[in-house]
Amino acid sequence: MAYRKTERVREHLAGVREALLREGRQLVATEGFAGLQVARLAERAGVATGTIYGHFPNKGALCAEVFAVASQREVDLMRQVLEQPGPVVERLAAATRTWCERAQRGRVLARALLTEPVDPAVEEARLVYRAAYAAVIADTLREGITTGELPAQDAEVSAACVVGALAEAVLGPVVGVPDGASGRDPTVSIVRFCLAALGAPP
Amino acid sequence: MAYRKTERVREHLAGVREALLREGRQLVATEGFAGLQVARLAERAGVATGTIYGHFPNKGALCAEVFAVASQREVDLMRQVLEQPGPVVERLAAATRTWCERAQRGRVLARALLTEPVDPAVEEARLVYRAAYAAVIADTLREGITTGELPAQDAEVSAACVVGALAEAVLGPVVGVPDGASGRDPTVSIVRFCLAALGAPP
DNA sequence: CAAAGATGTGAATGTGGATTCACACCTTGG
DNA sequence: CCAAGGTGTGAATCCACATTCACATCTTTG
Repeated sequence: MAYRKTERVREHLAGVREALLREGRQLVATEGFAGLQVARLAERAGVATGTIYGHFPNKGALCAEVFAVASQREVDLMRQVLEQPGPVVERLAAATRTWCERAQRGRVLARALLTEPVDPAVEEARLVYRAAYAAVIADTLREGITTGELPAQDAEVSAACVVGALAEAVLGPVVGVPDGASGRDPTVSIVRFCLAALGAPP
Repeated sequence: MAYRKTERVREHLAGVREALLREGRQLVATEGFAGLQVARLAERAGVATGTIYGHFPNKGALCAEVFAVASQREVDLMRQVLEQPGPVVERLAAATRTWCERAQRGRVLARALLTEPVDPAVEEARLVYRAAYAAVIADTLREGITTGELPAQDAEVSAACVVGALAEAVLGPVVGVPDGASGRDPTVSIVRFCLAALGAPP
């Protein structure tokens, strides 16, 4: 046994893997998953196509991991906002507002994470992360219901509805970006919609 | 000029076209768009693959048309429910309830129309039909706002949110089919969510 | 019926990527 | 330095389909 991976090698490997994920995310953020092609990613990361297959068993797994990294970041952010101290209703308002703003800023990424057609492996991961979003919101709803800040309701269903409403409102065909000219900022309407739906006093 | 399409021929052609769309919809309803392959559809409809290209310029167009037929049916149904006489709030409740029930019954079709990854041509059509859904709902909202049955709000945004909430709640990862065991029917919660969101009195 | 034109056929071809793999090049421990 | 194993390379291969096309067949009109 003349060879055994040493720390240095392990680090180098980890570095390449990280570069792949980083460049992958970058690619997805600018062009969506459609832009995440093996050959292209390899070039961007400065390796040969074959190398990628030393780090991921196939493209689906690669995509799923790129997706997971990006999504986890969003879920964490939302949880962070929701765990701030203060009244439940205000926290929910802040969370929905944050979501709208992030989605509007990083439109392509948001679309990629939420609605862009993707390979089945990613679709599976997408369900997981949508559920994670909903779970984080549901936790806060339950808290509000317990303290009486919100009326009794099925927290899971309400949370899912909120996720859906946000996704459709911000990314769907109906509502565009805030329209400076008309002064109408959909964010305000969206936040109001969600709070009313949850039974927050107006 | 020894030949000119006669009525009988035109009818036959139309029949084949119709069969293709019908079988296409059937395929999509049972397996989603993934199941809609040219060779398979040809077999089902009893024609050769080449024949399909006499009716549609390419697969994208075929899919888009299958999609349009199926979607139009749903939009029409929703409009029909919303145009019934009666209080706006009740009509909205009926419409959301109908949607939930239809989606639960025809799960695969609903998923195909709303969220399944699809070819770009269909994606485009999808946006159009989502907008159509929203437009139908928005009309009713405006009516309710005018008559004072609903509080003032941005009808377009609210409608989009409702569409999103319905889609996510019924098809998303969180809420399953009605769970006979626990007796919890998500439909009721979903309808309540939407009505509350729109500001309908509880 | 014959000629002209449509339409139908399905095996062969094309296509856009992912995936492989024979080989070259490193890294390590002796 | 050597042998044993890792790791990197990228052109060649594979694949699942859509798409084409040379030919056969059917329809219509004179």
